[in-house]
Amino acid sequence: MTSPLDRAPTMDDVAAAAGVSKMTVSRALRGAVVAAPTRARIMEAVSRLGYVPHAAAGALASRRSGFVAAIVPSMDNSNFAETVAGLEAALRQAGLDLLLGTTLYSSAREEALLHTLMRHRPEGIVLTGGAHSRRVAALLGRSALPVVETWDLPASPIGGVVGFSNRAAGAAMTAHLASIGRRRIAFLGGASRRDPRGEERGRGYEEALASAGLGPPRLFRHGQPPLSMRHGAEGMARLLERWPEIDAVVCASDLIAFGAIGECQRRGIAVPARIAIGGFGDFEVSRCAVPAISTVAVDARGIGERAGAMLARAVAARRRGDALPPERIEVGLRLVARGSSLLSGPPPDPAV
Amino acid sequence: MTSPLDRAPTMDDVAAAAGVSKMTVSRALRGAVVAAPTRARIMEAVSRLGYVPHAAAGALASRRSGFVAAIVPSMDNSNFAETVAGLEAALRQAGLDLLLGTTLYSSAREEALLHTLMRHRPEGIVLTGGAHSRRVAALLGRSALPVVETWDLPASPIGGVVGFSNRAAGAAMTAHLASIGRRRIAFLGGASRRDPRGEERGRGYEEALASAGLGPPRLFRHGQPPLSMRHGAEGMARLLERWPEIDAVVCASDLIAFGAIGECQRRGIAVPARIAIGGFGDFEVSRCAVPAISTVAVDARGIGERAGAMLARAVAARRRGDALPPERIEVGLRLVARGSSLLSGPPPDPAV
DNA sequence: ATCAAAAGTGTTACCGCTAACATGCGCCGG
DNA sequence: CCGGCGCATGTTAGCGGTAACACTTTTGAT
Repeated sequence: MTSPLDRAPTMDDVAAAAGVSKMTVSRALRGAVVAAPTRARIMEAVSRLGYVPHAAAGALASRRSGFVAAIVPSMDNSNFAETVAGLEAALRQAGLDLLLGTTLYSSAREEALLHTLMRHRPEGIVLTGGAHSRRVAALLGRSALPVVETWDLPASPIGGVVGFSNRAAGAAMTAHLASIGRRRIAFLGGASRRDPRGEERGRGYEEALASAGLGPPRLFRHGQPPLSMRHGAEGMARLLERWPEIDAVVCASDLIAFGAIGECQRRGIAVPARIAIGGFGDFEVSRCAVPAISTVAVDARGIGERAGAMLARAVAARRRGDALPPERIEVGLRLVARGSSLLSGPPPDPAV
Repeated sequence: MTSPLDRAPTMDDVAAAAGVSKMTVSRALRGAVVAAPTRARIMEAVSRLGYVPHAAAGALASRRSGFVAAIVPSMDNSNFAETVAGLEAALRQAGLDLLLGTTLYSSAREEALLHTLMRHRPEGIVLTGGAHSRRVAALLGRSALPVVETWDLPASPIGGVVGFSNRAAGAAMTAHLASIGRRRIAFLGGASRRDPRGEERGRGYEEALASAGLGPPRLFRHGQPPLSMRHGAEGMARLLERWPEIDAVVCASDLIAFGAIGECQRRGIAVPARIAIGGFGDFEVSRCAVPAISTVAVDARGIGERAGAMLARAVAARRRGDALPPERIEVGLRLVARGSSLLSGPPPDPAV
């Protein structure tokens, strides 16, 4: 019977309780070769004492923090929240802990955050997007850490990539709206340069418009990221003032599309009869809204899972001493046509 | 000119470069008394070498990890995402790092997660809700760590509390619907015992119904948490089969309410004329939907900020050696009546 | 039976930083 | 001109683990 300690038990306490050396305890807990009876004695002592390994001590001695840092723009946006959930699941499976930070779409914050996170000596880093400040790129280059960029296909990636072409996404929705006969198609996105992915979708819109021969773009920017439904409603109001003739709108995200549709409904503008609307991201609200919102679907959770798995592989390789060649996964986009861009289908909904 | 190192610079490297001892560097970086010229030399060396302190080594030596662990059910739900954002902001200001984990509403996962997080020796813990398994409570009690429970008002809290009465929230919405003349009010929530806060809101509904003398409850449970819009649509469909006579529905969350309204719209049931609907949480979708959704608003971000500040105070006290008496903050609830429970206001929207 | 290889465990020396105490120095009043 | 005080900095000894190697006992092939 051991007397209770006034401090948290250490590995030495466990070793003493099990009648072995500290090193054997260490091996047993990390799954190295230890004779079965010895291991059993150790495990019994661990649970009897309530021993919890001290991660910082282990990290210091082994030079392996077991951390992976992830930097996302925001968690309020359900898209990134799903990516983080996927990441967390994939990393947990690989025995890595997730250290999370949000930039709120500010690259100054991204840089400060990276510094803070680096103090914990992460073994890998997940970034959102492919555009980073020079200093961030330099810091990452110097650190020689495995990096995975997500939600984009950077022209010259730092390391691995799990993403898609935001330009293609914007173009796909534009082409879809053209294919159902719309000719005066507008784009509604954010006002700021802080969201490069939204900007790219706008560029895809312009390209698709040009290649369909649909005249000069009607591109309207409103609101600072994180863009939400409110910006969609406000932006739609302004858009209608400026170009009352429009018959379709490509929105930078489903949230914007939802707000835009709401504004149309308040003004008595029929969607999709008079104006068809499409979004991006396949948020749940798009499936459940009336009318349901057409979107370009992207597997947000899958991006997180794949990025996590990719980074886990790179971390494992680095621990072995070899460096994996950077992988690049392009995840698919899927155009999902729903009520907001389709006249057919279920009968029109009665007034609410 | 120092030659570049093949490893990350340590405090010793900085000390050598600045011509002082390691200890002086340590003091300078942590803001202790150091002569101004000495400090300047050190800072110059730090930035020239690109030195980043090693958090694990510091934690080991000082016995202060600088971590606070937070456990939330899910991040996909924008409510908790906002709480986490507030928490992150408050903790960052206090120089504490956030270590985040999600339980997915499973108490087995909560326990496993807590063990994983404990390896990092957090200096404080934020929990969501007030119901925890016996083992979780025991583990926390043994650790003697500052704890803050959020989103609830536990009868016998473990430590600090920043929350509100979910029962009162459910009752408030029920009373509101009764006050606009509804007499056959149903409740739509989740099927599982895994979401104690949702359950509590249902209990508040039952109590308010009884005290208004509105007959036996019509309480319908559908779906496993995390509950989302889809569950609202499906649940509403079943609810209408079972009790076609209802004239109002209290939903366990705004997401459910949104799904339920969509289902009504698809069936040609006028909201609020024939059925009034109310939710909980004041999600952004509620403000932007048509009709806008009545809700019981709670300041999710504020809960995070206050919990973070409260925990930061407790951690600071613990570092000084004294233990603060547990604080308890009850955050306000605000009933926001919108279109989904009001016939007056803007003219009815035309069919979409 | 014999020896090499393998299996199991112990010993030693750190990982990078900070608490606690020690030291040296300038400044003050008596 | 000295003792003592306070400030600025240095020294020592860990914090709680793990890598690397040493050592002893099996084990298996010859």
